[in-house]
Amino acid sequence: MRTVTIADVAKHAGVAVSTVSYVLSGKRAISATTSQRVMRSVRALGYHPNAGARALASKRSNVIALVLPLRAGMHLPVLMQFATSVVTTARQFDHDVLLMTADEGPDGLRRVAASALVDGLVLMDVEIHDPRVPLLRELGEPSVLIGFPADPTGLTCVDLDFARAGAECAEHLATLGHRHIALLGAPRVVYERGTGYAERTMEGFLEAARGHGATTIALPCEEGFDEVSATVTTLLADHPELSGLVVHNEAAVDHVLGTLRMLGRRVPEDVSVIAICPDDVAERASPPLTSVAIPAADVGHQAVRLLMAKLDGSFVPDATLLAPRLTVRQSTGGQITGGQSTGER
Amino acid sequence: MRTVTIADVAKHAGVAVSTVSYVLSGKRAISATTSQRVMRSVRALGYHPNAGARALASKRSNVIALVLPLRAGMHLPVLMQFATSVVTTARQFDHDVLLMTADEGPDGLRRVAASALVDGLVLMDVEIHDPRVPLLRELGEPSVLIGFPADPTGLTCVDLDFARAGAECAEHLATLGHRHIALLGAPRVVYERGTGYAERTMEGFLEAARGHGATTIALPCEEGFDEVSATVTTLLADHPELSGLVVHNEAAVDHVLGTLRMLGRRVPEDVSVIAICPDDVAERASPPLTSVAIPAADVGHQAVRLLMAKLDGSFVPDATLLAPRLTVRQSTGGQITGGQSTGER
DNA sequence: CAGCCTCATCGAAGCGCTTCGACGGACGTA
DNA sequence: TACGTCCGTCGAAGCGCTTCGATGAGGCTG
Repeated sequence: MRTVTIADVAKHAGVAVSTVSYVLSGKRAISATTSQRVMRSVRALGYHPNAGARALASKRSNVIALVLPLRAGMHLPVLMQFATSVVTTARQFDHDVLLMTADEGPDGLRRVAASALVDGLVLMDVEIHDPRVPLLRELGEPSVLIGFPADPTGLTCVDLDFARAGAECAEHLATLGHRHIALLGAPRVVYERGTGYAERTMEGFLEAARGHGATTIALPCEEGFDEVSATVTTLLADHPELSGLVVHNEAAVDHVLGTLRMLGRRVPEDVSVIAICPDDVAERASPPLTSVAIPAADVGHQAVRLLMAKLDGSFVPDATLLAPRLTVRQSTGGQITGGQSTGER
Repeated sequence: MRTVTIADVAKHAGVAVSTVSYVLSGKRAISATTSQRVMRSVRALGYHPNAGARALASKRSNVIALVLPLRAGMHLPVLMQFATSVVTTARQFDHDVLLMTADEGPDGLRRVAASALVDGLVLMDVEIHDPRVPLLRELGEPSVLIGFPADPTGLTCVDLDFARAGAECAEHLATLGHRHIALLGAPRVVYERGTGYAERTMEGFLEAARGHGATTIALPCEEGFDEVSATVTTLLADHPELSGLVVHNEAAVDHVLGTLRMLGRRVPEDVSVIAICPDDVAERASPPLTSVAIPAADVGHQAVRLLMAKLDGSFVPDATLLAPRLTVRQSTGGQITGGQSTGER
């Protein structure tokens, strides 16, 4: 069963090769009758254009690269959600996705760009001082970053507005009357690396809390049960007045709840808890958590949309910040304003 | 900055285009001096072969497809580990990886195969009655499956030996003197779908336990805290003699431990717990869990290795089962043989 | 020293597709 | 009726690479 070429289709339909090409691409007007005849032949023969030949002739591979980081402290499920949404969206634009890990380093990007394997790049989890950023500028390959480097000028970046997310958490708690609130963040390494989103969340949280006159504490938080447990226990012992907790660390969410359960602190009666995590994590927790969603699918979708626009030569904004969405579930409740915290015993 | 072609390299080195090609591919003997001259030019000009042209001329794209399932009950982190190990290994063989989701369906596979976009396929999480399997047979595209369908003849399959994994868990507990042991498995949907590994684990567990004269229970297990908690609580209430628990459900592991803590059952003094999960999950738990590792990286690596062998025309075995590795940590301990369970109160 | 190999290199023919310029016929206009 | 337009289609020239057969220069052999 030799593979079917465009020449086979042309012969079968009784037209020129170029006509078939134009029918398929729509780049020139072809009469309805011819068009139909060609399409019938395409189906009859089960024709699929050869990707290599197409890429060679058109200088477009219809493939985009997705570059994943793979660093410590990354939350794998979220990465995976990003990835699948990128693939799905790319397919809607008739593109495929080449998966790359950042551990090939700059040469990897260079190789892929120079060999014309891909038409553009989506880079995930970009850090404040990301070594890939200068290279990207140098290559001039169309690209979209998920996350924000220190200097995003001339690049196209998308991300959840983490500062706003942190702020909304603080505001939600403040509105419920909580005066003493804390943020449990990502593992320490994430901050040390300068991973923008963790810091921006914290800043947004602190600023908003301050604006509402609440006292605040913000701590990094490791991911093992014992570590989380120790952190939470100490935190509550040192600050008995605490009545609101924001957890921006998906792996730690369940452990925080477990620890509170262990300590006999009821949620939300004694402590209100709000998480910044994917919805499914929040829904599956006990009690279901009030949360700000990490819209992995949206971000992935937007990233691809923007990249496609760039490939079309359209103008796209430098920065796209997705507005956070807070969903109230059963882990946050009111607090007697100005009164003493019921969290004290 | 026009892109550098093989002709540029040839001119720069003062040789024919074909000579450059042969130097790069090693398919014909080229003298050392010429070879060096060419390589110098390649580096000087920063030459990278055009992927499309190469694919067109050689009928090999040097790209393999990785097809992910994306079904309910899948454990995303493990998928991600597979994926990255596939990418890393593929790169070692000078191949790239195209990421596909199964939701494009059979047509997706057909398209990719027919368009010569990829040289071969790695399919993850194959089920007993997987619709992709017959298609694969039809396409005749080189492929490797991760997981085992009902009839694996003529295919190449890799997976952890889950039956053995289940058996080792039972044996470990039996050896420690536990006479009454239970398995908490995957969510119900996973069994209903006929996802081989879940059933094979259970069968291996049951058979080995029986062989050691232990009484057994095996239950599916959902992933939310409340559901896990209810399941475990009921299980222990109904079977107070239970002293050993095998958990084959990564998302539930922490919840099981949390529930035991809540019930006042100490691990391992009152109940021994053994998990089938990635090592990092086991290590981070409290206490660190005795576990059989899910060797995601190994499986991914083997899958690619096998695929590359097939692409080279080498013979490869139909089935490759990876031997499970049990690591004893702090969650399993001895039981007074024949005596009454300390799990009873 | 003719004849034959071998080794290193070259030239040219595709691989299957896109795209550009050309061309013929139908139609409208003068 | 003659001419200019426009529409739909065709043919051919690449795109950058691999690969096959050919070629020429040495080195052996008898």
